[in-house]
Order: sequence, then structure tokens, then C-alpha cells
Amino acid sequence: MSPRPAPEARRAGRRPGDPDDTRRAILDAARRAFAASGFDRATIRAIAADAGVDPASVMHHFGNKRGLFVAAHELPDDPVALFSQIAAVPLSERGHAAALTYLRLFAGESSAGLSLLRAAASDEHAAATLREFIEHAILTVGVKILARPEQDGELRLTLLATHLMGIAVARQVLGVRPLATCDLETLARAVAPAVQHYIDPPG
Amino acid sequence: MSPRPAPEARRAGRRPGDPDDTRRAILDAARRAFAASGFDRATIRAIAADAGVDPASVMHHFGNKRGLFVAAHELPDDPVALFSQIAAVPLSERGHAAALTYLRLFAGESSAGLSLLRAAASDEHAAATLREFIEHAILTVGVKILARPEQDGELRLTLLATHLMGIAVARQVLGVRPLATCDLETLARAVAPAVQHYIDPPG
DNA sequence: GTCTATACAGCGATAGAC
DNA sequence: GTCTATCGCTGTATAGAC
Repeated sequence: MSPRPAPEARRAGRRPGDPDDTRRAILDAARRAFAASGFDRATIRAIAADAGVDPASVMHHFGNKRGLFVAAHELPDDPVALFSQIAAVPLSERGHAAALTYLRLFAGESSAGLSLLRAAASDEHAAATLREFIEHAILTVGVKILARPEQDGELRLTLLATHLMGIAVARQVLGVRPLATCDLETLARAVAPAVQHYIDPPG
Repeated sequence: MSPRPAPEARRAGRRPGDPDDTRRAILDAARRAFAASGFDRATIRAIAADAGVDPASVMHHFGNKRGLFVAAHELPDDPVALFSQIAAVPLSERGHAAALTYLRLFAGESSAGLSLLRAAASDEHAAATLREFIEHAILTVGVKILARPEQDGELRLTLLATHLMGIAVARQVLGVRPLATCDLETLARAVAPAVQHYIDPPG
């Protein structure tokens, strides 16, 4: 996260034009572009321009467009920590906490989640990455937030995740009101009961 | 829907090569292509090949790619009838009925809903069309299925719609299991309680 | 109305000088 | 490592013969 400590003993303070700064600038621009336009419409040229580098430099660092996409979507956050945080709050308030956490996964204009979601619509590789994240990370790690995981836990958790993904699509891809003009906190409060139902079904 | 009655008195039974058959064949192929690949990756050449016509013929009939897309997504079904059907069942069973109806909007490999949804990920025009459908058709017509429309009716109905849209995305775009391998009826039954909550909130 | 042929543009990717 | 120049491909769209 912070300007990483030198592996051995870095010669001096790094200056603009440093290789790592270039990589980071490209990756940031790539996330913005992929999130805004999807995989196909995002262009190497535009990403390079946004990052202030030459298009050929992008190819040099990441090989090809897919390599750039993959590099831009390596998960920076530990999903375990994410769900532990939900499990830490009392059972009766987990609906709200879960809603907020899931919504944040797709929020932000350079969100890797949103970028992945948008790209997945027309790109099978991106779809597979997101599918695996939902099937594995959300399921294997997420069950700890459920009241009774043994009762259809997998299905409940999947429906919970897809509910909030649907809201993210409506909010940030389609721009459906009143969702798009609603802050996350208010939204999370409105969805909380339905989410709570999946976490702790009354039956 | 059926092979439309002749406006005046059609000369004879229509044969392959008939202009209307050509149009229909192109539109069917277009829906399949757009639903499978999204707006960008679907190509005029492939659509023409699938329909068994010349690419130039497609351009002749629809002007350009966007014209074809728009023509392929003119809503064939009356949304009023759609929601009236839900409102007809008893209040306690509307969750299930609504879930099934909404899910069907996006089901099927040449579904206009799915096609529109996929295209919307990277195309602002498609996104606008779908957004308007949700904001207007679903909201203005759909409120009749709610128990108490005066209490946050707009928001509840939007969340209801986006919940099921999210499931459709997970099912048909991402292929998330167990959703993808689940029949609509079973799925509708699992979602029914949450949907029912939006239709008839206990509070 | 339907075809062949082609113009025109934008993309990813490569080669090679510096 | 970075840049210029360019290749090769694919796509939409058009012109004009039939």
C-alpha cells in the first residue's frame, strides 16, 4: 500500500519516471478504463494516455491487453478479513453490515469489482474470475456470517451476494433511480431486512 | 406473433425469400447474437451468416448496427398484462409469482431482456433503454402488486426488480452455481420470502 | 431488393532505433 | 526502458452492378 520499503537498500529517493510508479499509474488508469467501458471498449491507447505513458510501454510491461486486465484485477484485499468483520457484529445487525460490505465491493469508479462485473458481461475470462470469486471466496469464507449454515447455507449466501450485485448493477451500470442517487448507508438500511432474512431465516 | 394477416389480400402463401421472413430471420439472429456476446462483440457479418442473408442486406433493412439493435429490442409484450397477472394472485403468494415473472424476463437464450442487460454493461444507449424500462414500466405499472405502495413503494419495487436482475446476471451471465443449474421454479421458491418482504413488508 | 467489392477507421501487437 | 512507425486484422458502412 505505502511506497514499499526497498528490498536491499534503494539508492536514493525515487523520482517521477520510476518503473514502479509507471506500473502503478498504468494499473490505476486500466482499472478506471475497464470499469467505465468494459474490456472491449477500453483501449490500450486511451489507458496509456490517461497514465501519461506510451502505448508501447504498456505492452512492454504487461505483454498484452489480457495481461494488463488480469494484473489490474488481482485482489488486493483479503476476503477472510472482509467477512470476519461482518461476523464480528451481533447477529441481529449483520444484515446491515453485510449489505454495506458487499455494496462497497462494487462501489467506486475505479473499483476492481465493478470493472470485473462490467467486463464479465462480454468476456468469458472475466466472467470466470468473478464466478470463482463468488463461488469460492464468498461461499467458503462467507458461511461464518450465517446463523444456520447447514440449512441451504450455500444457496442463501449466493442469493445474498447476487441480490447486492444486482443493486450494484442497477446503481452503477444502469444508473437506475432512486438507487443511483442514494448513498450507500441509506441503501444498506433499506436492504438490510431482506439480507437479514438470508443470514437468519425465521423458519 | 402469428404469421400476420395480409393487410389487403396477400397474393399467395409466402415463400422463403419473402421480405418479412428475411427481416424476422435477421431479428432473431440479432437477438441471439446480442444476448450471447453483447453489443460490441456481436458482428453484422455473424448475424447475417446466422440468418442466412448477406451482411449488406442487414444494413439495407436496418440502416446501421444500432438500428438493428433497437429493432431487435422493441418490447413485444405488454408490461401491463405482465404485472396484472401477478396482482391477480393472492397477496401471500405474490412473492413467488413476482419472482417467477421477473426471472422469466431475462431467461432464454434469445431473451431481449438478457440481451439488453448484457449490452448495457458497455453501451450507454442499451443501459438507458433498460433503465427507462425499470424506472417507468416496472415502477408505474408494478406498484399495483404492492400491499402498501404509499410506504417507500418506489424503492421497494426497485429493490425487488434489481434483486431478481442480479440473480439473472449471476445465473446467465456469470454461470454461478448453484443458480445456473437450478430450474426457475425451484429458484423462485427460494427467493419468494425475500421478494414477499418487498411486496408486503411486515412493519 | 439483393449481391460483390471496397473504402475507411480503429484496434492490438511488433520491430527496431535510441 | 521508452519511443516512432507500421503491420495485419476486423469491423462498420457505402457504391454500384444486377
